[in-house]
Amino acid sequence: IQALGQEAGAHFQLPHGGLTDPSSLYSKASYNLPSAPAQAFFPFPHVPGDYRAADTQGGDFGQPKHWYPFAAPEYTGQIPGAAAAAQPTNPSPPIGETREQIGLQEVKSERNDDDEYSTEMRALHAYQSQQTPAAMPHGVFYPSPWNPPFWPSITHMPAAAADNQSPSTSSNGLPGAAFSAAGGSQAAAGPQPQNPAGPSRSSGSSSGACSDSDEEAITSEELEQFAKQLKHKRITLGFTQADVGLALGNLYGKMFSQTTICRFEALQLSFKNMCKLKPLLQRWLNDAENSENPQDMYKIERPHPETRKRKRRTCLEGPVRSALESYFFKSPKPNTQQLTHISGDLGLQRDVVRVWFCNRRQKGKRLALPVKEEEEEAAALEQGYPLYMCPDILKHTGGYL
DNA sequence: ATGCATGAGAG
DNA sequence: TCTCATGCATA
Repeated sequence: IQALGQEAGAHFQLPHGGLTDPSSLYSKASYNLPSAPAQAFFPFPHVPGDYRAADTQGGDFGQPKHWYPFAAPEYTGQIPGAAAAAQPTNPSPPIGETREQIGLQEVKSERNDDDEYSTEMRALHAYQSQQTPAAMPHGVFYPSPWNPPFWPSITHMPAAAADNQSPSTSSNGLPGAAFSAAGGSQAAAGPQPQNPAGPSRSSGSSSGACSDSDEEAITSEELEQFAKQLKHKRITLGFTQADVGLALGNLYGKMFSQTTICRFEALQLSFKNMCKLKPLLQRWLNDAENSENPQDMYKIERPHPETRKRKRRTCLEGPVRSALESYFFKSPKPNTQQLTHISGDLGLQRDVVRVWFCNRRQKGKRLALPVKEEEEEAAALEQGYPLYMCPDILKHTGGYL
């Protein structure tokens, strides 16, 4: 890591070469978009040429399935907790996510019924919506792929230091806090003044604090470092991603799914979101490490899965996805008319197409892009697409990775 | 790990 | 309607 020191403003953020853990290393591609505000992201009007052949298959489309509104009989909600509850001992270190998987499996008997089931625990979230503890750098780059160049730069050594840092108050009165002691970085649950002002700072200074305790702005390197650290320690302690999500709920009142924890570790959340979650996870990590009884960390108390219907997930087939990608590169933000056209062309429901585009756009804003994506971007670049559509790395390396 | 979906906010 | 945070369901 240190290797990357060169931050310098740079225009140089390389893919970190030296990370120890290959697994989590995707070459993180950050897009670069000069400070453009989010929306500006894909300004381009459709590029005429189509992006790599894809169009071809205009014809085939898989059949989208329509979902039936009928509610499905319930379905045993998966109870993540249960799985975890099983037995926590952390003795077994490297057990990846196994435990949870085991636990969850049978639960779903899904498919047969046609309809949906699904839980709805949104209520949970509701309340928390905005108490974000962390303040993130003011809007600024948050929009898209944050390109490092704009980030506050890294000057301070993140990672390592981070871990045990300030144990401030840990014990909040959180429910279930089995061990409140150790405290972690405080910020966690407490709402914090966060996000001060507006988009002011973009330039280098570090004003924006992402919060964790100190107000220094968090850099992408720090986040990456922390994410790796979290994953490593989490595994060492014997926790699954689901456990962590549950623990956050039990200990600090805000629960998260395995998905979110996974994305955090994989840097697949937006920069802003990463900043927001970091304090909480940091705190959990501290607590977990200092707890003599890590198992207590996750006593599952899961809100019951209230059944609720959810549209059945549409499964888009390869050719259809390709076609969508193709359309996406031509026009990332299709207007109503285009949307209708696309859906008609591919035989998909308009809403499915709309959601697909929303998700695709969102995907492009993640902190780290999966390799596959990069390749696509690279391809796009070769096709003459605007640079801002491509990961930074490409720019720095001229496209050669 | 990731694709498709939901819902709160903001325009 | 879009963005964004988030998660169910599944590969």
